[in-house]
Amino acid sequence: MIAIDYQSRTPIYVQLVDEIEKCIIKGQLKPDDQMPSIRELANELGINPNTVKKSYAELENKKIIKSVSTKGTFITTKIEEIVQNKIETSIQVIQREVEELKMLGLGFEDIKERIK
Amino acid sequence: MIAIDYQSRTPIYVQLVDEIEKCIIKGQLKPDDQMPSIRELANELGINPNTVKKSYAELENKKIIKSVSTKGTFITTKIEEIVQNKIETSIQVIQREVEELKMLGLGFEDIKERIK
Amino acid sequence: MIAIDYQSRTPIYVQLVDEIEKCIIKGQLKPDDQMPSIRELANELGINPNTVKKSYAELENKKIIKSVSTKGTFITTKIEEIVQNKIETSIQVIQREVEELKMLGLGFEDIKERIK
Amino acid sequence: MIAIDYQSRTPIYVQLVDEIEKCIIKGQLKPDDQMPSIRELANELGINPNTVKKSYAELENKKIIKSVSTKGTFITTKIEEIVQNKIETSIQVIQREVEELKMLGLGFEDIKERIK
DNA sequence: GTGGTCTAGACCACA
DNA sequence: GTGGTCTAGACCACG
Repeated sequence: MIAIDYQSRTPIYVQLVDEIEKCIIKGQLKPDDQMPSIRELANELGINPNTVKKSYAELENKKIIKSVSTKGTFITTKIEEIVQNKIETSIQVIQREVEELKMLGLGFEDIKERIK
Repeated sequence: MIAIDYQSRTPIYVQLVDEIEKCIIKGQLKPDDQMPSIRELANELGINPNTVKKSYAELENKKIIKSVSTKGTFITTKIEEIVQNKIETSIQVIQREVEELKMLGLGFEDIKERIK
Repeated sequence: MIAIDYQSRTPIYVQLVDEIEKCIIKGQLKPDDQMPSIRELANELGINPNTVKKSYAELENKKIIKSVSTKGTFITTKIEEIVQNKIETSIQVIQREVEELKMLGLGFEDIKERIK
Repeated sequence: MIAIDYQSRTPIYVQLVDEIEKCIIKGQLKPDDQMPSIRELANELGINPNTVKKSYAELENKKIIKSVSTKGTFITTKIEEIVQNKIETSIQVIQREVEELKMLGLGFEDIKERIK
């Protein structure tokens, strides 16, 4: 369910944040679900608990999860925002690439075809 | 002609490589043209010659330029090859993003509209 | 295990690359083995970490090792490939020299004898 | 008759020395022949006169040529020594490579075959 | 002047 | 602790 690329230049903790967000988007993690504990997830992925902790902190910052002491960590109900953010950043990325491709002489139709 | 973002997380030498490739794509640098000397470019950009050297080494690895000791550094690659590479990587990026957007329920038409 | 000639005209970092390749050929370093850390090796050899880094970068370019940030550097290549390369370049060198010797009037038997 | 590789790591003036020695060995330049003037040779090869001068100095050091002021530069009668040197260095190179190949498990016969 | 190498030392993010 | 980046400055051979 969660794939980490240890060779990648993007930090593991960022990848983990992204992957967890994806799980929520996909519906594999639903609002009020309990997240796996830091140690548990760290063991499962074979990474350092500190790294998982950092990811959880990041997610809590973004109000995506909420840690309740002695109880655990839970998903909050923010799916729509995540989706919105995701869409916007994706659109931006595509926009930028499309513009660069246009500078290289490719028309919108060319791009469209090569993608399909 | 060459813009470096000194605050960016992507290393200066990588940005420089990208910028030089762009110059070649734009036709501002043509095959057999002499590149600015390491020191010259370093001065111009306000960065260390070693950093420029690293970029040049990277470009030489990619067979885009050729450094000749005591002579200078010269463009070797034909524009077409770089453009091809650039297009392919861009298409890949777009492809990936489009797929993710589709997973979020957006159709191709929605994406198309938001880009235009 | 690793011998550097600090007086030699061939750069230290090139010598280091060669020596490491030799270690792999000899089987002293096997696939998936962890290389000594940059600082460690630099200390051991009494050279600057940057120089070791340059050698590691070169080896990574040749797909012989793989650096993983915060983890370390690891051997990736199979011995056989390196050996093949080594043999081919050696044969080429010998070939060239033999031909030059033949131009000087030496027969293959003469050469053979002087080598033994 | 004289081939210079501008991409090579070995300095041009060394290459030039080697090439001239080869010419003598081949008999294209004979004892007491007059060498081309520095300027002439520099023009012909498209290299800097200083470089040719350095090569000539090197050759004069090795007693292979002799410059006579206002007269020109002449080949001296040392062919045998040049040949001897050449043979010895070539043999040494081959010797070293053969030993390395043996370390890789190749027998003398294997090497012999691959060369023929 | 050019590119090439090397050192010393600093700072960073990551784990 | 690891690798990664960058600077400042030095020296070299070459042309």
